[in-house]
Amino acid sequence: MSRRPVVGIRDIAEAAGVSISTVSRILNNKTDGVRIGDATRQRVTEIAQRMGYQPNPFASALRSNRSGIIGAVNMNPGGWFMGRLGMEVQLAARQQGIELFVGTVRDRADSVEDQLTILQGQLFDGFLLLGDMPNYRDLASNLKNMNKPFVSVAAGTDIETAMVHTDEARGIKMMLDYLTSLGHRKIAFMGSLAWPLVPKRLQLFQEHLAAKGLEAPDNYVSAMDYFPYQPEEFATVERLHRAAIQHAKSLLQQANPPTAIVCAADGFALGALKAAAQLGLAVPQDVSVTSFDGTEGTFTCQPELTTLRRPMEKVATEAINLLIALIDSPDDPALETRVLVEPELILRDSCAPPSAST
Amino acid sequence: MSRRPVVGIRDIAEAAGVSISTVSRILNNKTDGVRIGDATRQRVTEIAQRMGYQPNPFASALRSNRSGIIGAVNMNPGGWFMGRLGMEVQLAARQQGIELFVGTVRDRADSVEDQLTILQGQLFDGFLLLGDMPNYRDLASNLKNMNKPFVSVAAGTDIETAMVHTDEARGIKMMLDYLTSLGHRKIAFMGSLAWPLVPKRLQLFQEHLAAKGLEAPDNYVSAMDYFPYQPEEFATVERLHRAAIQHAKSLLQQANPPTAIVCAADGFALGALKAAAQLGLAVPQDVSVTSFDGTEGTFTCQPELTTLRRPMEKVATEAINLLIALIDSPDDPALETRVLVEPELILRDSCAPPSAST
DNA sequence: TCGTTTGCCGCAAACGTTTGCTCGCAATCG
DNA sequence: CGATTGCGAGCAAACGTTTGCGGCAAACGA
Repeated sequence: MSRRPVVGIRDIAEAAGVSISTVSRILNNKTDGVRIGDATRQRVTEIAQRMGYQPNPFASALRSNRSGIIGAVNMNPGGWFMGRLGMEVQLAARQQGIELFVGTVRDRADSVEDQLTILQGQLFDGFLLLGDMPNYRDLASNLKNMNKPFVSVAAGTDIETAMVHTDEARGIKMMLDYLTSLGHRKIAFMGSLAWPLVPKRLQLFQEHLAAKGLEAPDNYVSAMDYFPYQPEEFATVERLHRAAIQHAKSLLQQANPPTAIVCAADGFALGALKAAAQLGLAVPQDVSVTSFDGTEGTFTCQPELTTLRRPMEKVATEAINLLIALIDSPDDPALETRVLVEPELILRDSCAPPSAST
Repeated sequence: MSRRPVVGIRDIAEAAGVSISTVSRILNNKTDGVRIGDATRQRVTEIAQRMGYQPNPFASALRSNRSGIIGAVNMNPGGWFMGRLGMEVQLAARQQGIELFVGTVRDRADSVEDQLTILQGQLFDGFLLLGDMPNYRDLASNLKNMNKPFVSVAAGTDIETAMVHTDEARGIKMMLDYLTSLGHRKIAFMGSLAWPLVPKRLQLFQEHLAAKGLEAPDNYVSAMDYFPYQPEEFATVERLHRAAIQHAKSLLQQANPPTAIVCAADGFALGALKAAAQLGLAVPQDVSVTSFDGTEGTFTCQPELTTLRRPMEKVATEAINLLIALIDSPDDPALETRVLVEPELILRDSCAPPSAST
């Protein structure tokens, strides 16, 4: 590798015949009370440009205590939803002129690895925590010990930090309104309770069902305990898929099976689809299926899934905006630090009225 | 946010009754010729631990010109394969005691955004470039102007930088061996040529077919021009999926249709599957389908796909190891800077011997 | 003509580390 | 008994910026 000599601010100053302070002020246009002539300004910018000057980020960060970049920790970047969300926050950050870098954290808050992540966090002006984990609260409190602001994204609402999340209560109401309007009254729920968001979704499901005078008996609630974030098996969707197929089958093979299955995430719904096919049941004629999240997996399948989509773009921009506000004025009491975005119900081909025979 | 006072190396030195140089040497155990007594060493480490000392990364990076973290640029973090690869490199890095952060780059090498990314790159000791893009060469040459080593990952072999990639020639041979051993002789190829890796795959496909005395006539090669990395529509798998369905249909609706379709990526294969279903053709009885990459989408579908998997874990660790070696000794002529990993052919349910009627 | 303002800019002190060199002391050697 | 060696540690100069403060002309007001 041929290293070309790196040009510093000193070189620019020399070439322009001014002091380095002047160069710094012009390039950052920090003219607080100090006045710089237009001619000088022009000359310096032009020279800096021509010589390809790039400020040393370490030096400027050291001095100003601002790195200008923010970090994100993604609990499951290989997952469909979280992977996409990670990308969206990046694009959103860039639209604000900020660069964002994403790291990963695993399910062991006390491990050396996590300590490392947290330590390196010092590099950033602020943090995004993407997704939820069982030990989320430990992690969050660790982060509080750093002097950096952070916001929790898509990690549920029962968390005391700054956060942005989807309004799931509202979403579930939309979904159940839709299913009941089709005529469904025997509606099952399927998902892994070990998956952080699922218990909350189940609870909301049951509450809204009750509000309609319906209920889901125990045999309509299929709660796996599969959890994809095991340290030794990180986000292996395959095992989840196999498990989902089994659970959907036992749901459908009952004496009095449900006419609709609400799946707690897209991955479960794909399992339900396959289970139905293996049992010779047609979706949506024999059973309707819906899912949460609305990732790409929901339209590459057959039939395409009706789903409650979490708008990742919206979540992402809200999160970035909140974090930036927090960085700029950490103690502003007027700042709304808890934001909810609306989900959208996408109607596709996996739902129909229940067949007359059931 | 309550900011707790941050403890510096100076505080440790004071508390231990030694100089800051001694503290620094002990904590980094850089004892190059300088000797430190065991008692002092113990005392200092213990105090640093107890006071929760965390070195200021900017200061140490500024001084030592090493940040201890490496960066990665992912061309398409929302995609199935690339998303997973991004996660794997992170885990691999962590296993080496290095923290890695991932950024995203878009398809416009001259844009302000990219300049930013590159600029911020100064923060890192080295770089991973994940994936391919049409203007890859521009980007890579930009990076060469920085004084940081980098390695290209999964970006093809026709690139002159350090790189790790899959041995696709070998993989395609395995796949065609398999299909012909089932009895297929009318084998089609489907994929978007705008997708960077695809032209190479098509070429290898044709070469290996020719080596078997077979050939794929033009009407067996369905080359879309869909490219998912448009600036305004980043990695929208949906449009690709719709296009793939159409192309697969026209492939299958010919007078003399192929008995097997080799799809240039998992996403195309999912389209082919749906096209077959819509035409009333059974997979694999009426037509066999294979794909490249072996991401999670290949087993959540029906039937599950036979695929040529790129082992992301292997690619990731190889890439990290190479990059670390490059950082440690940039000019070591003995270093093998081009590594190929073996793909694996995963046999599932989407292939069968051609039916007698065809 | 003499203050006083205004326009422009430079001096030099940080920021928190790392590291080449120097330095003192006790034990060992010749 | 002086000289060397081994051991343990501190001094102070970087690293490349940012920024508070002060200074020197020229223009301006009285």
